[in-house]
Amino acid sequence: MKLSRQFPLNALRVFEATARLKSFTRAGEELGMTQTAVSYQIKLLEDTLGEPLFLRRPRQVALTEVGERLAPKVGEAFDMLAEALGGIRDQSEATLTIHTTATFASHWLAHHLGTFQVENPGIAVRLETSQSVIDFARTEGDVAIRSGKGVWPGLKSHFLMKSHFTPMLSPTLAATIGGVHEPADLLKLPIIDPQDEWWPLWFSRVGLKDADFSRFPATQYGAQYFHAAAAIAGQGVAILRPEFYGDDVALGRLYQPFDLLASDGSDYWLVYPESRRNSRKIRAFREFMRKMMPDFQT
Amino acid sequence: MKLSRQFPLNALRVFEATARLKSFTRAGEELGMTQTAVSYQIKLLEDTLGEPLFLRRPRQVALTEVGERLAPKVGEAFDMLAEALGGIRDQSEATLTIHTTATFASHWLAHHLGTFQVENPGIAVRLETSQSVIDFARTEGDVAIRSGKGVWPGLKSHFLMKSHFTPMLSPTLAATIGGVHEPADLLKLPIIDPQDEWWPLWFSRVGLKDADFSRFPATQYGAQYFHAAAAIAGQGVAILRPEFYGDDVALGRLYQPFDLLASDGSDYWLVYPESRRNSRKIRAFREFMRKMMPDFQT
DNA sequence: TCGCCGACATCAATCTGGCTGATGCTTCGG
DNA sequence: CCGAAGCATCAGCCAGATTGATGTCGGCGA
Repeated sequence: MKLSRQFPLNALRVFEATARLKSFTRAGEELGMTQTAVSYQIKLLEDTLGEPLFLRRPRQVALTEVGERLAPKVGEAFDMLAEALGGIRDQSEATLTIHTTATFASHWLAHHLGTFQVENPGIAVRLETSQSVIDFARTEGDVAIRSGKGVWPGLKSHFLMKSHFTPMLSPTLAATIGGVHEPADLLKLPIIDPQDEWWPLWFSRVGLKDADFSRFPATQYGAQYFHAAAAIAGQGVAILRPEFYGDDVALGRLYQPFDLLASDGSDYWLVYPESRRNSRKIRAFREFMRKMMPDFQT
Repeated sequence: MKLSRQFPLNALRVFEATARLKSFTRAGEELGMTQTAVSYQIKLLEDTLGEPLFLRRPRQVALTEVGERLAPKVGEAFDMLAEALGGIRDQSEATLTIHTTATFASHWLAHHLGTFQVENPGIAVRLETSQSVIDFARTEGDVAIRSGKGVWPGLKSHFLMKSHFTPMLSPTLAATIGGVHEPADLLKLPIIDPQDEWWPLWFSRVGLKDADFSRFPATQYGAQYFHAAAAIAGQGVAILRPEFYGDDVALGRLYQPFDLLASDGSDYWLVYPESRRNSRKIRAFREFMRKMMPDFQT
């Protein structure tokens, strides 16, 4: 006997309950179905096995010898399944895997994740950083924090905060040209990652629509995280999200010459698969972010 | 997680195969269903658990951590179920329980059952004798041999042999009245169980329709088996099935004065629940009886 | 002894979960 | 750049599962 597709597995569950309760009627109650349905399933199972499992006695049913032998093993197997499935829930709730950018991880999560952990001692957090947006269908992960437009098919997204940017450089570098007084002054200095599309966006906001970046040597740092490091090191001017570098500005390691911020329309979002919105750990993280982000949107 | 009625058990079986084969398509082949159906069942299970179980990678799927933990336990549980269900077949085929009358058991089965056992060494036989016709729905038993008209609802019946009867007595008793020469002579002797309805049936066959049995003391032996014993002991005349007492006649313990046999229309039948006609042990016994009984009818 | 009650079987009708076939999407290999 | 492999999606269909009503049987109490 192998459990081929046509074997009535559901009938086994009904049998288990019935054997335990010694009653079709009560088994039906426990399973939330009618006595008729129980009778049908038991008969189906008996026909499949070719052996009667119950003796229909007045007032109650009794197991046949065959049924008597079968019942404990079936019960044990179902216990095992129930335990395995229950364990899934426990264990899977125990670890929250967050995918995000290195920048967001180091500048925001690093400072606030401790609060989440204190509030949710049962949940371990695993951070995964990557450049590209992950596909939940092919990479393990529970939630992601990404910049974008907030629309991803199949994913639920919550607005976290605007994504602004503005040029930053080290105070030392600014001093080499007698200080930065107007936007055009920046063009006297090396531009870090001049191919970054944020540059024309920002310069057009300050009225310099046709600034030419082609004369700068191309650089490709990849993550913004490295732009910042280069700027702090005095390598040139980087265009950065000021929200993330307040500390460096306060410490005098970076200097933000202009208050004006530009945006490319990509904001920060918390995203996760629509289908998993009710997972406990995801709910916990969502509520945490709601508290931490003043502009959080459902 | 308890295995409530709405939990998709079938999806677990699909999951087990898929986890083993690492492929929706091949799992579908093994289970005899389409890849579409596998996809549906896996998604159903994932939605129920609220956890992805597979990572959809190009060329093949891979288990998530959750799936990786779940798979072996589910596999083990299904192995246990398969073993239990397989064992049922083995064990239930190993014992054949026959319900019959004491008379048939002692006079026919006792002499022939050995042949069946030799031909079917794997099948143990258990005999149960009782006066009334058993109800397979409330008493354990595989087959029954009973006299009757051959029509029982829900039961398959095979004709075995006619049920005749004729008076018998001990030779010694016959000698006390100078021998039994004509049917009326019997009425000079004590009649065993005069209330047995076979008596008027037999006497009317020999032309004595109005024989009066009321003057005999009533006796109630129950089984025919005891009538015979009483007759052999010389207690009186019994009306018996000659098929069963050939040995006693040959040994001179019983004497059958007349060849004429009567019948009440009740014949011997082999019966068993229609639904179990394909059970191996029942098939084996049916074929055995077919060989042994010249008039066996399907 | 009669009649009611509890429990399972049966029946007819309904409904829905699961399956299929077609199609689309993505990736890999040539 | 195209074809093959593999999974997802969609719409439609059907058999099996479920239900409510009813039938049957045996036990129990008055």
